Amino acid sequence: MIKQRSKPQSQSAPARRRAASRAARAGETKVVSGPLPLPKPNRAERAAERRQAIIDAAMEEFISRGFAATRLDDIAKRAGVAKGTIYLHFKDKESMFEELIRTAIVPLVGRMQGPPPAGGTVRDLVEGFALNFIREVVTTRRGDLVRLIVAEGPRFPSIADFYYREVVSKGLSGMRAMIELGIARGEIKNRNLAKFPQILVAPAMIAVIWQSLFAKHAPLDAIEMFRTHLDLIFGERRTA
Amino acid sequence: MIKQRSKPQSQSAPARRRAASRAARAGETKVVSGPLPLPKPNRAERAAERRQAIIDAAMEEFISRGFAATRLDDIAKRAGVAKGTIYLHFKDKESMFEELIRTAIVPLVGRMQGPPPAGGTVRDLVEGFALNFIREVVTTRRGDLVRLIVAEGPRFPSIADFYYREVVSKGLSGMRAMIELGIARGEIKNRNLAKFPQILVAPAMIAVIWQSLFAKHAPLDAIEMFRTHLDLIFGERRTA
Amino acid sequence: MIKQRSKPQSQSAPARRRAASRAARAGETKVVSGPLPLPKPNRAERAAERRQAIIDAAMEEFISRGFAATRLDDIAKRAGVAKGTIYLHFKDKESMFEELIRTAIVPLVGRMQGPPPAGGTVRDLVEGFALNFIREVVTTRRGDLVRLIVAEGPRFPSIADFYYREVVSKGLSGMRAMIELGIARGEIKNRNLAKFPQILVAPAMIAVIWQSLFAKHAPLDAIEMFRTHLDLIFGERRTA
Amino acid sequence: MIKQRSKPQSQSAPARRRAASRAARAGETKVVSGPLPLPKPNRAERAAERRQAIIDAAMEEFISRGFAATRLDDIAKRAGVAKGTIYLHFKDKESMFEELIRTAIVPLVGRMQGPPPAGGTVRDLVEGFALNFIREVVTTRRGDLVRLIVAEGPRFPSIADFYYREVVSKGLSGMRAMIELGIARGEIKNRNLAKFPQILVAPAMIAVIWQSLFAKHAPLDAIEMFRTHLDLIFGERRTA
DNA sequence: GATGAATGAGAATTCATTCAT
DNA sequence: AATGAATGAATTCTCATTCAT
Repeated sequence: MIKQRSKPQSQSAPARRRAASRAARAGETKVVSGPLPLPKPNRAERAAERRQAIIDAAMEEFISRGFAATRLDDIAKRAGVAKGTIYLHFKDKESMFEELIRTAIVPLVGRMQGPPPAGGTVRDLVEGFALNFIREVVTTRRGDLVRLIVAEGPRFPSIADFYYREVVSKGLSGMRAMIELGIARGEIKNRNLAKFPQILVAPAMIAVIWQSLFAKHAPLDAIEMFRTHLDLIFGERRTA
Repeated sequence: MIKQRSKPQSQSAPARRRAASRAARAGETKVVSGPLPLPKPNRAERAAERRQAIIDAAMEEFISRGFAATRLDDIAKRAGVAKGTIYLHFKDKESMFEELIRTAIVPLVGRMQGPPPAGGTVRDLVEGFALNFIREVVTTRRGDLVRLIVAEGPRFPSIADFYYREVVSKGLSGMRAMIELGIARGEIKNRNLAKFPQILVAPAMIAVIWQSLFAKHAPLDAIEMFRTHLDLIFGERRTA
Repeated sequence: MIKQRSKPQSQSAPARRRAASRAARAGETKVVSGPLPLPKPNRAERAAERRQAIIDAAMEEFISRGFAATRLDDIAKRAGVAKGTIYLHFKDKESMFEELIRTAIVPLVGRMQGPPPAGGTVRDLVEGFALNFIREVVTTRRGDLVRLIVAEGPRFPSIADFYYREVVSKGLSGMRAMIELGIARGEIKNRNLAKFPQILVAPAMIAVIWQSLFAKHAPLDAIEMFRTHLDLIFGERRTA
Repeated sequence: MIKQRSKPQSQSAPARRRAASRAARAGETKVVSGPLPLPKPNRAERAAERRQAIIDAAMEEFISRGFAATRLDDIAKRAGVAKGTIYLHFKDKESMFEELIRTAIVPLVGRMQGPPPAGGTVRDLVEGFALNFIREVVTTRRGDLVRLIVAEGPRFPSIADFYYREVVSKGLSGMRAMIELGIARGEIKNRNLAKFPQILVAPAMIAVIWQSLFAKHAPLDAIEMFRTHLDLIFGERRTA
């Protein structure tokens, strides 16, 4: 059996959330008695919070069950809203999924652009990116997002397209630029590498997949693996 | 009368198949009047064929839709059998999926073991494997199978486990052995590579994923990519 | 689009009910313009009504077809709700059945406890009970319930257990107490009867079964039969 | 969960039966080398055996699961024949059930007619019958048959009719005759009893039901109960 | 805007019945 | 005659979506 159900609770999730929220707002108003009472969240703000809660919950559920096996009921429960509320924010399950993934991908790109190329070597630059990626993606929920895209991509071409356009092609262009810089500076010997920037990121992708599927069988030191990979590209490190 | 069944109205797909099959066999008997009548398939053989048809159809559907979104109805239709027939061969959808994947994985391993290490260099050896893998897996349905495992693995731990045990760990051991041979023979400089045989296969995995998701946006020459990767590991090729 | 739902074509039974209900309530609001508008049923009330409709329909169906042959579809149709609605109230067919029977048994016990032992003879007391039972159970749907329990008991041990605990053992204890009272007062001669209170109720049970199975072949005057039975126990009546 | 499945066995039931039967017959032919070889069962005989096996198996299954919940597959398995074989003997499940019950009812009547009224008292006569009934019916599978009829009767009016005609009305006539004899001989005081012969058998029926449903909660000494009942009718026994 | 009860199309699974061997 | 694989209608249960409150 794959699917599991939780038992009904006497108080519904939205009811619990409402109670908490009511208390919270009431509390705030009472406690903050200074000259600048925190503006109590207006309707639009609360709608935005709610929307965010739905997005977070949905992401969690989609990641752990995949698109088809995720139930809107569970998303609603997790987000602390009623099922109907989801439909105030999204047309249907499918567009919610697409929009979600799309929304989530953007920060992924952001993470990857990181700090501007400081004055170090190209290797340092690439290593910086990679460490960032491993810290921010491979070992977090965002890594599962990547796996989710791999999993559902063929059934959601628009997502695969978007991912290609926004992440893959941009990312590869960036990699290519760095490779070319490395070649120009003489740090990278192999000129063909610029034709296959995928090679540069391959171990990072492998690490993402490994985390989801095999981490429990054998842990993988993604950082050390990546450094070894860089050694192949840039030549052996001076023994650190 | 307690329950009533209605008679079938038109001719169902299986019915059509049966008719065709009957005709075919009748035809054979008539046509083949020589001394060696083709042995007409007996019941067991046809059951086996049928089972195979179900397996093929199911694999096709699971690959293109994923586990949850695949309908047994569609599998049955594609296999040309009635829905109930599936249950003569598999306990339920879930065990069908697991058994299927498991069965399909085995030849995957077979493919990878290929010819014994002939008298060439280690690089030739690895390259031979890789070309084989790219030809047999990356560019075929088997590649989609790998992607399917990545997609469904987290929800089917038994499959992920099996895949780890039968493919990943064996494959990596093989890779490690080859790397160590390369190190011993002086073909590979970087001794750390033996700790991360994943690096060796990473581009091949990337190629598998690329095929499913991005081939239509930008074709990827997996073979040339892999050769470039090998250049990083073994040192630049003499310009072929 | 991954899965598509088609729009409903005609007007379903529940739809018809809703329309009627809407009209009815609209009507009320219009018609009742006096100072005391009938409180229009709120959501909770209507849910309760609906639940009751399901219970009634299910009881009817289970009684006339038995557990296994009853279709939830028919229950839904009879209750005027959609199939899914049943699952808002009951976990599955089996627990619906068990819960139903259990719920229905309780009033059965209630009926049987009837008026407190007024100042008459023990025979009057027993006769009072019996008349009550015959009027309230033997000649009503509740009798069929008893037969249903007899029919399905072996396959629903929990029901048989519950019935034994709540009805049979309590009922027999009550009977035994009355028999002992009768013995003490000298109304009943046979002291062994207290060991077999079943004998006291046996004709009533027979009457229940007779109604379901043979009433159409030969009507049975349950009351007169029971009086005759009491004559055996208490001695002949003065010719009434 | 109500239904249970058994695991498939490597050798099918019919296959096992066939092997056994083959061995048996082969054995017989070899061992018995005397002048009068046992006539090996001919086709008709074996068909009859087979039919009987089906009947026995079906009865067992119907009794323990009821009509609707019984699977022909299970009957076939239990009988050691193929499913299709059942259809060589019975039109369909429903007529099999009806025919079965009908067939099984006849010996029930037979049992009840027992030995001719020997020279004892009417009470002895009745007691003889009752003991016979309790021994032959209440405490055996035949008792479950009676419960099965009670359970399925309403859905199989033809069975209820048949049962009424062949068992109930005959049985009650017999009882009435005995009661009248008892009245004529002065053994029975209550003249009304002849109008309700059901009273005479009521405790026996109760015992049947008790066995199926409540025996595990509280055993019931059917014989002693019946004797107590007879005491009510015929007057107290001399302390045996 | 929110809610969540209600809906009903859809999907998995079962099983009486058929029929080629 | 006997078999048992194959069938597909029927049935239970699920869940995305709607809509009255």
